[in-house]
Amino acid sequence: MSVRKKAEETLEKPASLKILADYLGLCPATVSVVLNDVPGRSIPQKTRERVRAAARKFNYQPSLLARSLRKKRTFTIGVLVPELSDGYHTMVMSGIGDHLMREGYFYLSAHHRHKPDMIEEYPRILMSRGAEGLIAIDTALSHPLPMPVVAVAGHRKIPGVTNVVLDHLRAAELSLGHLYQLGHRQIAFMRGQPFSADSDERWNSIVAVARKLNIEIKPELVVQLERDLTSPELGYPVVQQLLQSNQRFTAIVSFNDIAAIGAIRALRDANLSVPGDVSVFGFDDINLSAYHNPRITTIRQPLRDMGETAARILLQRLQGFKNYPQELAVPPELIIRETTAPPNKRALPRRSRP
Amino acid sequence: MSVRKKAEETLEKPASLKILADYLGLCPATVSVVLNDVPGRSIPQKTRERVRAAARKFNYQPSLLARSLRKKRTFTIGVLVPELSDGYHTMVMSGIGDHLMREGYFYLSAHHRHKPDMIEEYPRILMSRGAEGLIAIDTALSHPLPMPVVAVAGHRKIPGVTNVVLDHLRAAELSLGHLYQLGHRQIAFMRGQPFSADSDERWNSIVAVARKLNIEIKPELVVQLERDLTSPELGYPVVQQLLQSNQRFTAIVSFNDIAAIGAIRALRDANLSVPGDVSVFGFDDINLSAYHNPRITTIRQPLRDMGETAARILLQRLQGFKNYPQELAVPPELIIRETTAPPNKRALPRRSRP
DNA sequence: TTTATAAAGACAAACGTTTGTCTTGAACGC
DNA sequence: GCGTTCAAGACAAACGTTTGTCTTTATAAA
Repeated sequence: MSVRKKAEETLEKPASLKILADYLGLCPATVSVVLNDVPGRSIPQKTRERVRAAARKFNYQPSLLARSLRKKRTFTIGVLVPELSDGYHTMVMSGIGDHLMREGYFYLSAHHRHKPDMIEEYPRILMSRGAEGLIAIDTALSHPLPMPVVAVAGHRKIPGVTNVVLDHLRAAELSLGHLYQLGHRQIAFMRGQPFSADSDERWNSIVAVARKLNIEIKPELVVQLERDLTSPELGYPVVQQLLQSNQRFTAIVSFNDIAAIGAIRALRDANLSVPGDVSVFGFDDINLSAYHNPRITTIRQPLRDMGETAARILLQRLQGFKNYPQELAVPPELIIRETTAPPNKRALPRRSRP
Repeated sequence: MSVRKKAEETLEKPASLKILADYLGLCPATVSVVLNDVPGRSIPQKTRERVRAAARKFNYQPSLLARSLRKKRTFTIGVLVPELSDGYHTMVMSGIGDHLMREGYFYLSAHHRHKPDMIEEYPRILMSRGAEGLIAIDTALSHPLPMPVVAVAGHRKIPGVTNVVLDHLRAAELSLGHLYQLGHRQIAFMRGQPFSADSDERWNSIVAVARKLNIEIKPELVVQLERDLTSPELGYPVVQQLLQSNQRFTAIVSFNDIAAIGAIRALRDANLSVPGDVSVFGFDDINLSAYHNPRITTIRQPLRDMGETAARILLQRLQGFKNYPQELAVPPELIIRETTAPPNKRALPRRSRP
């Protein structure tokens, strides 16, 4: 019965302020004043009670649309993301969502699949739908926007855009340092797709750290990811190609964990063992990395934190905080697991086992 | 320079209809009429051009807030989801997003982490924010709502709620049929968490099909998932527990692929081989299942399709289509990979290998 | 020259709020 | 008895659109 009752209650469309006012014999403004506890208005306690009781009775829900129009605040922000069905993005979104909802904000999200015209168009639409600010995840913005913007994993310096990024230099130090310590010198690298915002930054950091460690980066040991995939298939063909070129290498630094899984599969299909013959180093530390077989050595990005941070900064900016940073770097973490080991001395391109 | 130009253009806040009208020496209504191509209004072509030119010049973007208020249409729907950082949910959302955006709708999403008060509260809030309808993914709604609702993986029959579900009976036929054909008779089962909407339905289907096939379901071979996790850790402890109970079984039917990965890890840690000693059957066919080592045999849910279907039905209902189905079942697909094989004849609880 | 017709666009109301100002009584001080 | 003050709430404007109706002016028909 209680459920049934509730059902009925909830079924009626919310009443407007005007309906309430008519019922109470008051004017809408007064009702609004009471319900919002506007200070500096003298309304007797008795009337206040009456109004509140009526609001409950009619299941009054203010129209946030109308309120937004009037107050010019929507408490809504836009979230722009390349792809919804992707672990990286959604982990960041999860952090964003947590913080926003905690603060009473909601968000409209849109995905663009890296199509430039969508990246151009969506911010406008989101704004016309009332977004007060924008969080862009892994999205290559090209110019300033007439609202506060925080970019997660964005690297271009754009006026009005705060970049929340991983400290890629530190990440490269951790990954290359680890491989170097194990004894690896012949290292193959995977460069991220051109449309992925982190690609260049991550590559530049690797180059810089490699130089510092005196690790040579051989162009023939560098493969470039091209496809727009979020499955391990991403890393498979490029490693196959690497193997076919018959180059010598003892380790691969993958662009991310997903691609690392594909890489491992390609090595395995070529009868090479990981990490016996080739070490594989991932990036991101997605949920599954710890459960892959073998467990993947990787760099952990605090994705959820990055999302929360992005949301926090955006909200601060909305509250008028002017002195916001242009860039905020969060520290990566080295997670050593089972895909890295000292190099096999007779390391070789292929057919290491019969 | 072109970029710079664009930047400046885009930087100004959009002008209102009134500003435009003043500039043109017209009244706002007329401008609106032109910009919306309202039929049955006589405005000379010359004026129309003038108006459109001005709109471009001022980068006019109508306020959808104001428009929504006036037209009582927001073209926004709400999406309710337990968790953003989860492959299942986001794959469905991806399908939803695709369809909605194709049709010019946007969506507000909210996640509730299975907290009943949030599940109760968010639909209201979303509605007061203008959502015209709701899509609830894997969310246990308890009563009708004053707007059209489509539930993905919802099973309670609630007036006004359309359920988009997998055909679980068919799924059970595929999975148990496959194991049966391979020769398995001693099968362990994992039941989903009580808060997961599919759990009961899936279990009931398994029970029904097992009876039909004459497979005995031994209570001591049934373990229950409890934790609210989206990592393989979900399946690890329950399988450990199963192993410790020293029961005999040759296969495990996992609640999903994620838990299957944890299960495989637990078996491996107990020195059992998959599928040599124990076959493992997953569910969902997430991206990684094909790349796990060994590749996981599973049931594919067409998640993206389910999302698209949900969105399509909701939009139809918003357009006034009354004769909508109360339930719509989509067919699963059997994906045979490497984690299932004929049972090891000396099958046993543990220590099958020294 | 009048009258009917149509073109071009102005006007006003409405959507549901919020907020600054104004009105009405009543109570109070003197 | 009269002005002053205050409580209680009404009023109106505004947010930026849309849409039905009304007005003005020009044109064509009679």
